[in-house]
Amino acid sequence: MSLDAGQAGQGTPRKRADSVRNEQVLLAAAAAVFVASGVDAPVREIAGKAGVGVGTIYRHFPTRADLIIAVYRHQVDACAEAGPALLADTESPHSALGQWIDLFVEFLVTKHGLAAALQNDRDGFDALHSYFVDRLVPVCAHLLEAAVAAGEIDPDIGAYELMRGVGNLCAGGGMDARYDADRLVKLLIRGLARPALPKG
Amino acid sequence: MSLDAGQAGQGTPRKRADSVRNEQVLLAAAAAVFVASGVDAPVREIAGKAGVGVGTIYRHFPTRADLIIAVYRHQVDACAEAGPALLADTESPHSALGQWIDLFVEFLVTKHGLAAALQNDRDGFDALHSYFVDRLVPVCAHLLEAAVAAGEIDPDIGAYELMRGVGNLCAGGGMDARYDADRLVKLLIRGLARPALPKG
DNA sequence: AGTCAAACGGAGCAACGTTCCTTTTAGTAA
DNA sequence: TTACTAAAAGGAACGTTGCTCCGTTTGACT
Repeated sequence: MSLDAGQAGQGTPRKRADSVRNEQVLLAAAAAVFVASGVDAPVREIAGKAGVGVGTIYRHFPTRADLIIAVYRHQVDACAEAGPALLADTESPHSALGQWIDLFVEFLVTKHGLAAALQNDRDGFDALHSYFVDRLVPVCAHLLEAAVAAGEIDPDIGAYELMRGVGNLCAGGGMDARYDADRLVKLLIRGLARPALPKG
Repeated sequence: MSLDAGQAGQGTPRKRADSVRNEQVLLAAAAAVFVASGVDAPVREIAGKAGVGVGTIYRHFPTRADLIIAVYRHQVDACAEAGPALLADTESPHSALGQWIDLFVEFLVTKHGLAAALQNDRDGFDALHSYFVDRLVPVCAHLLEAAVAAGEIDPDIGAYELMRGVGNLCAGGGMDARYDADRLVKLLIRGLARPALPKG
């Protein structure tokens, strides 16, 4: 529980310059490799691209999940924050939910293998899984509750389950022209709607 | 294009006894290991369980996909054949489709990692993918067409896409009590239904 | 029995994740 | 400027995997 983050202390310097530099370099290299070869690219490839040894990667990011989280943290946060905004700006909560899910899908489908890694509870990926769950499920739950309160959907599904289902639909597929995750997700969201509900 | 399968020929014996025996042993061992450790259990584990060398596995089943297909062929065929039967026995084609998808889901969720392997186009798994697609997509297409013809659903989705979506929903999840693939699939099927279409 | 090709076994290779220990180096003090 | 030290780095090395390759075994037919 020390405050040793940053160089605030006046005693011994808590963080070396090369360390922070390497961390930045690693994040950039990982981001580049992830788009080129997917999130399960070999560790050595990332290390090579960053010009560091593999040990350096593991020191900064003990598990692959930590690295992935660090790379995508900003985008995940942006997605999470868009939820309440959407709910405030949109007439129908069900529509807001749909738009928010669209955002999530758009994020996922552009990251090779991210959705696949996400559904992988095993390995050391549970940290990744937990991060996404902790960050996004509450937002989804909020939208879901609003839609239920508005009587637009049945409360027969949980936020976790919905997010997970959407994630799964986005997994795989890759560059298969016959498979459009977005269309299936929209169908799923439609299936959520209360049957025969033109307006009330 | 020789007829050398079986021992029908009267010339040289086309198939050795130990070969056919080993093939049976391997299938049994693989089936056992698949339920215990999932479909991506190490090759050596299967070989060990069967009491043969790894070379023997690769001679009988050049790719892992071949082995998986051989193990589950019967069940996949049964599922495929159930399609027309269901359509004949059920009033509503949409209902028949739902029941058939249920069968498929039930099959998938009991096989650890099968659905995950299925959505993996890369690796050598395209043979597995192709087998399932070739065997089941036509059946699904048949049911889908019937439902469209009956005016129960919109023709805005292809059989391949639907099967793939269902498969993806069944992937992952594992033994997570919070995630029920079946419920999500049912929602998806419901989303397929024509929205508020009393008659035209 | 003798023959021989089919079938077998498993050592061996390459690629991967991960750890561990030696070497380098940034930051501080003399 | 030089000397010191702990943090950081680098990469060899280990265990595990999929898969191949070749010397050995063995079933089947003469």
